[in-house]
Amino acid sequence: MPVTVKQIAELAGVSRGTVDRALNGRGNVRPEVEKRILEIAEEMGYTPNRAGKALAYQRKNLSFGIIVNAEGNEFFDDVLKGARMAVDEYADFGITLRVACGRGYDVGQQLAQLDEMQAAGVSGIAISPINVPEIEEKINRMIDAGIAVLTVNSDIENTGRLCYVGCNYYQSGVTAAGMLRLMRPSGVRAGIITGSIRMLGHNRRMKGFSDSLKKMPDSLVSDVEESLDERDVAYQAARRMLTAHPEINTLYFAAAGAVGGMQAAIDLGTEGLTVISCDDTDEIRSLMRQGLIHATICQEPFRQGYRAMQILFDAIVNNTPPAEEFCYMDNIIRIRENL
Amino acid sequence: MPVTVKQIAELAGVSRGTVDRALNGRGNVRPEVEKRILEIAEEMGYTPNRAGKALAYQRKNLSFGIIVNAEGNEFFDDVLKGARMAVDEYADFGITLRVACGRGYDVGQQLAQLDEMQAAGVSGIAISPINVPEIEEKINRMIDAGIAVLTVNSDIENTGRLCYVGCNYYQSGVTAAGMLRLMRPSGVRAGIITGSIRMLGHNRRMKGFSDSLKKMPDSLVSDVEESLDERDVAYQAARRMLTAHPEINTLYFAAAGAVGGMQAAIDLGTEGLTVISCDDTDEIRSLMRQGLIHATICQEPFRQGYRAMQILFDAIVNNTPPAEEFCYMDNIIRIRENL
DNA sequence: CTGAAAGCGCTTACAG
DNA sequence: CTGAAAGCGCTTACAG
Repeated sequence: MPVTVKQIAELAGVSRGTVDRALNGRGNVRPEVEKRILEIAEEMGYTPNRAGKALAYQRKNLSFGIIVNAEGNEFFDDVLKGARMAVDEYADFGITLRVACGRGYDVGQQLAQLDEMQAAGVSGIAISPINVPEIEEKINRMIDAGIAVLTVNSDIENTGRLCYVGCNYYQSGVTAAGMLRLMRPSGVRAGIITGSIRMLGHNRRMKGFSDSLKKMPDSLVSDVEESLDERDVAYQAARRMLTAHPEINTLYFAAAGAVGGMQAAIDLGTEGLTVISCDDTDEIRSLMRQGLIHATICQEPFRQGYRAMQILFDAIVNNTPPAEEFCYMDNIIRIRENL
Repeated sequence: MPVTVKQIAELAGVSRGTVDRALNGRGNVRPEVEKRILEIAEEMGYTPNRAGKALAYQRKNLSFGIIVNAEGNEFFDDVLKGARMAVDEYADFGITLRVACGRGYDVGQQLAQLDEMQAAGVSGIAISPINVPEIEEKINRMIDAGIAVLTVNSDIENTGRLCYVGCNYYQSGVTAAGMLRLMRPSGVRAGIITGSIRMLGHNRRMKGFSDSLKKMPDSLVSDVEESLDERDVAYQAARRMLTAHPEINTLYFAAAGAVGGMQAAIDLGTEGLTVISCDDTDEIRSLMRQGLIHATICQEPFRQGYRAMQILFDAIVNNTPPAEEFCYMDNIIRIRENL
């Protein structure tokens, strides 16, 4: 039989209200009384009943926010779905979710979104931040104001954010190279199409990839180009790279841009070309079914959104901050057969 | 603002008790009153508040059961962990979990475990059933007695079980062959070590594997042996097979038995041998780190247990039977780099 | 067939 | 600094 506030109150000879104040550090309890209550709770192994808590929370009207820099982006749609699913499960606490979608790394826009969230009175925010000092400062000011903030999918330094939830980028690149180790154990001449060299995560992926490639016999990275996550840019970049480097026998798409890049490869001939990409959007799945992309390394976008909200909930409602500063998703290998 | 029983009661001009009876089909409500209540609820988009429900359920002392035929088995330990995690999340409903572990496919033992569960008054059971008529009948009698039953990890036919939760065995075999397609695109001579040819799942895996192999140029299954999930049997089987078939260049472990089987391969020489296994126990991970097993296809054991309890909960507490008869896990590819 | 009341566990506004 | 009481939403034993 689980222990309740009522039982602790009886044992301590005080009212349930006092037990609540002591247990939750709300103050206004005589120190020696507080101490005794905490001891009794500890001894009896008290854990709050979630349902009781939920019902009482109904009147608080809490809300969480999520800010992702990606409008009409299939990947972030999944992150949002995960976040919605989690918050739906907290519906009995009367918690709601505010969503803000940005586009094109517009710092002013993201600052405004943070302001709106604060004005709306959210208790916690998950954000995929643009990595610039203005955002850093803004995040720190919101934390000072008592709002719980964590980063999702991309991280930002010098802030008091609770934790980072997202891809283990370095290991993602290592895993991509691992597939190559099995498929093309030597003589790799890799061309990399990254998103932006200003994106920390993309660089970590490339580092993991090239560190691993160095351990394979006679293998090296021939060239790197940026796609800026734009289809046309990716097309031109891949075309330029494949033309300038006819020795390239392997393409690694370390970010979005696989669709445009693959079109260039198709135009120039894909014979003997091994291709690894990231994520599994519909277009990537289609290229895999055609046998043009051989493997893709995914990062559980749904679970990123889900976990982010779970961590905010634990921090805010259960007063339990995350155990780890980095909450990494699994790097999931998909090939045609397990799409 | 979500709709509550109280609001429906006011609109319908009846008491909350009557609304509860109508909404949950408990009978004792005048048909026209019931109809009106259901209409109002429908129209207002009523969904029961989980916390309210949980608190009221505290007094019911429900319990669920799980029966897995595997004592001291690392794989099933994960299934159990998942089940415990899910039931912990239902603690606020006062629900508890009963666990029964069997060993060695003992039908009498499993029948006794089912009896115990029923005597203990569980509301639902997840079972990894031994596939024999006695168990079929027993399961059907328990369902007749009002207990919700579902199968986990292995299935059984001719029963009224709610659904099956577990590996998509056929696709697991297809995925194993898919890795071969990338690593050794032609000339495969495969030796298969299965668990038991009496296990439906193992056979489905082999079927998926060999169907896929047939589509690869100059590739075929050279031989099949059973391990009966025993290390020594697996060792002898692999040794016999590799000796009799020196042309074998690929080993596929379609069940447990990889550890014993790999020892035979090591003793006879692993040069040029490609090895695919199932699951990722500690011993398999160790063989992968040594580069002896190249890829393993996993089936999310933790999630199997978790989902099984979730489905029981939905069926029993929310009166919502599972949407699908087959709840398949993802087939997760692991290589050394993403262990 | 129906309603009023109590209770599940936690929190809070109010009174003292 | 503390307690008594009400309330969150749902269910049920009891009375009629």
